Amino acid sequence: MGSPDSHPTFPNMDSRALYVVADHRQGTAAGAGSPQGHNLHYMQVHKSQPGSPSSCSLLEGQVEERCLEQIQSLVVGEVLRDVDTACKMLNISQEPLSWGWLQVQKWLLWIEHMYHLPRVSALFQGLSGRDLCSMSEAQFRQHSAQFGDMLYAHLDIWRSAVAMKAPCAPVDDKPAVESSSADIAGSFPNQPIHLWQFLRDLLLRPHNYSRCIRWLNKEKGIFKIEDSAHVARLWGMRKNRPAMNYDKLSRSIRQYYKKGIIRKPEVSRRLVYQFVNPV
DNA sequence: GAATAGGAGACCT
DNA sequence: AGGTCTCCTATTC
Repeated sequence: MGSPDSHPTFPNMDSRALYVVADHRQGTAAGAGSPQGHNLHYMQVHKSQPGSPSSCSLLEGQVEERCLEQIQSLVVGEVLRDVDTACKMLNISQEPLSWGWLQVQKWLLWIEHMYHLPRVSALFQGLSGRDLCSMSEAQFRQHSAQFGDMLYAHLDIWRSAVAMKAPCAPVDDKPAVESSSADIAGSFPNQPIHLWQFLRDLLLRPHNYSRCIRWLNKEKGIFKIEDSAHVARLWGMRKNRPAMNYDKLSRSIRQYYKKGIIRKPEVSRRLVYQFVNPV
């Protein structure tokens, strides 16, 4: 610790700029008015060049450098958490180079869902992860003039975060408080996941999913599905069932009534369910 | 009209 | 065999 060299860097990125993908998943009121309907934002944090005219004192430069490194660490942690979540939900590997065309399509569908994009996955059909990784930003734009640059940046950040994770010590040094099933699912990427686990994983990540499913009373395990179609689509993506809908998903939930895993709360309300054994 | 409830058969691991 | 998925009818909100 302490040595500036020990801080992570973005190997795949332009050394002068740290691109931060900041989505406004909470509080989208402002973004709702954007003509494209997406709310992905890029922010460039420029490091001042050594000896550049704008550089002030050495101390100021060091403080700025340290600030940037701290921001970078925070961003990497955040990106890694998002990568982890996406991989669990989609049942794909973290390494885009290993993706087949199906995994690429899943990833693109994911980005569509997360950022409310129109269908972009159809524009990248038949491409493997390796194809995607070898494409330039211009090539991304050839596939999608509107969102190519965003997708390129997204993949770049994803790969950079994953690349930095590999040689370093585990990022997640927190005790596993609320991630038992999520970690189990993530540790065995090809292991089938139960619907109740999937729902709980979504509920445990309110930052990402509170708009489609959220706790009404976490202690009692009562939750509400806010966007039934969205939750069903996510479940369908996870299980490779493109025809999944809320009708079928809810039927599967109802199978849990007999098994004592999920039930309707005492006061039954539409789209509200309760885990029999709360987290 | 959408959600709820549950039967029944198919499918997959 | 267990855990859905799919399709279905009937009922409730």
